[in-house]
Amino acid sequence: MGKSYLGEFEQMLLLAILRGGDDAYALEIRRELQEHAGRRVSRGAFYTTLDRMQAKGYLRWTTRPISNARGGRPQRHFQVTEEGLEQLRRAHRALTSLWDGLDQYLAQS
Amino acid sequence: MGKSYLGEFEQMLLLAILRGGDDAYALEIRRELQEHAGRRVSRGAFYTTLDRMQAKGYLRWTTRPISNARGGRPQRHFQVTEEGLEQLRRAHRALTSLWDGLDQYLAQS
DNA sequence: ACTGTAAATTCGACAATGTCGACTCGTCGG
DNA sequence: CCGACGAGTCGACATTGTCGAATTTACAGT
Repeated sequence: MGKSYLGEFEQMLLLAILRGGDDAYALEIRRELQEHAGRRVSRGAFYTTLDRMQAKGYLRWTTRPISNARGGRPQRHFQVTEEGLEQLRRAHRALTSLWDGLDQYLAQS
Repeated sequence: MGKSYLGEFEQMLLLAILRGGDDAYALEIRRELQEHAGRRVSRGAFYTTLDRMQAKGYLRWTTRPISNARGGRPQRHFQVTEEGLEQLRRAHRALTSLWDGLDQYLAQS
């Protein structure tokens, strides 16, 4: 193991956390993700990946007592670690480098 | 099945084929890939993925008798299909959309 | 306390992707 | 026919991605 790559979903998940900023808690992130990726994200896929990346040290979280919301458990607030950020940059660099010069294929609708 | 998205490696592989243009044959693509992605690509990983994507209709190939090269089998020349291109665009769109506004994290070198 | 209700998360089973490397094949020049 | 060499196969396995019903935690009322 060690330097394996960031999977597609992992990448997006990390990015969604960054976008969430301080409000990056589960449901918010999930919503962000579905919106941008344009696809459904099941609970299982979501939490499983979160745990795996925590284990790899790409993200961490802190629980906060729920403010004044209705019911429910305390929220976990996620943060991308420096290492996670590093991986994200790496993936971005690779993809950017590969796309470079292929704009012609990017065509649109 | 159907609408699963492109994995990280699949994405890069398709991109590498596009970069190869008319010369997109195995070793050339593999080289392109290693260079841009900055990682090793074993034969197995390479061909397995190629086959899987052909099965999904994202790419196709034609064999050409070797020109005047030294030895070896005829070369397979790969092409990304319109459908493969579509997937590529889709992945690109999602990632771009997620990165949008996060340039601050892209830091330097 | 007990209950209803709402949010957050777990769990086990599985499918899809990614990874290896030694071995086999096909073709050519000698 | 033989050796060299690029191309490609194969089986075994690790990692990632997917599901959704069931469970847990916590609050507001009663």
